Amino acid sequence: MNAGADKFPSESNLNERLAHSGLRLTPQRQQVHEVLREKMDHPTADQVFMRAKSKMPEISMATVYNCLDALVQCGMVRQVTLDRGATRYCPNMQDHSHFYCDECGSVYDILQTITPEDSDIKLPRGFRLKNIETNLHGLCPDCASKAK
Amino acid sequence: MNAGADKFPSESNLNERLAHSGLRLTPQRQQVHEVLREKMDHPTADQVFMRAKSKMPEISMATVYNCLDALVQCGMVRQVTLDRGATRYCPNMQDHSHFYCDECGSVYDILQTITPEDSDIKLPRGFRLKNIETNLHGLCPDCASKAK
DNA sequence: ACCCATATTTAGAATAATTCTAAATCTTGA
DNA sequence: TCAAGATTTAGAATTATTCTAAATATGGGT
Ligand SMILES: [Mn+2]
Ligand SMILES: [Mn+2]
Ligand SMILES: [Zn+2]
Ligand SMILES: [Zn+2]
Repeated sequence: MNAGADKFPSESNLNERLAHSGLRLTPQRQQVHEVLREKMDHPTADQVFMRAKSKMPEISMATVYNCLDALVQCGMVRQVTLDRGATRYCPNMQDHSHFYCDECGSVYDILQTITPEDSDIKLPRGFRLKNIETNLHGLCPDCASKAK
Repeated sequence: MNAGADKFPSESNLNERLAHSGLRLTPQRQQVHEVLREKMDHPTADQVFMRAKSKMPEISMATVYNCLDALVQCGMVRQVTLDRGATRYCPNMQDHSHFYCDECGSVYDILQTITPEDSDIKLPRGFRLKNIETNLHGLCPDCASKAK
């Protein structure tokens, strides 16, 4: 029983996490999660839709949005908003920050980040801090060399 | 000559900065800048449009976007993208970060931030870092007390 | 002051991104 | 087996942003 489970080491985890947020594990949520993990980049909802559709042709755009929201809500995916234009989704739940190239719009994971602790940020009374998002802006290697 | 210049201490600066980026000072750019500074909040382009329109009824939405882009480009306004939905604009050019309430969507300036220096972030070869954007996520005092 | 080249503004259309709606389908637990 | 509730679906609707092409404004050189 449970054959192939080790092919997708994160799947049991996915179920647990969804359940923890009162959400069910569905084939669509699994699929969306899977296409995100297959290619660890930062696709838009539309790109996720196209990838998921190629494996599950009946899936709809609304469902992709629903699934992405569910996965974000239960902490399996991060939502990344770096500019005007479509929101991106990041399946890497390690602590990391994002480098955004203001020139070409590409996004890179940077495996360093600032945690609520080592930032000595003091918030006014009453605020409850959940997490810190750090976005690095600048030029990617390609654009930097072209800019010269 | 130059009567009233001290009423708008930032205006000469605005002209200089626009010029520095090869942009002209126009009544519309002045107006957009002014409505942003009058109320130091984080309005969407649409809200800026409505405020500017009340003082300059002929201004168009396309112009508001153009002006906001010009002001961002020359460093007089910051673009703030915190979630899906409309981009916000911040006229406070002091170093600061943004607190975003994930519950109600309100935005607060937090007068502390992480600079490229005091972050010991090391980027892979070739990246050129321009600035670090820090977004604090959590609950605002109102929502935190309701959540209890 | 007049002219030109260029920058900017404008309304509206077009596109892109996201949300909503209501009906169909699935799941779970009595 | 049944009912309640969750989820998915297609498509319409809404919202946000960008594009287009024509009109207007501006600044520099005469
Ligand atoms: Mn990432
Ligand atoms: Mn601000
Ligand atoms: Zn680049
Ligand atoms: Zn709130």
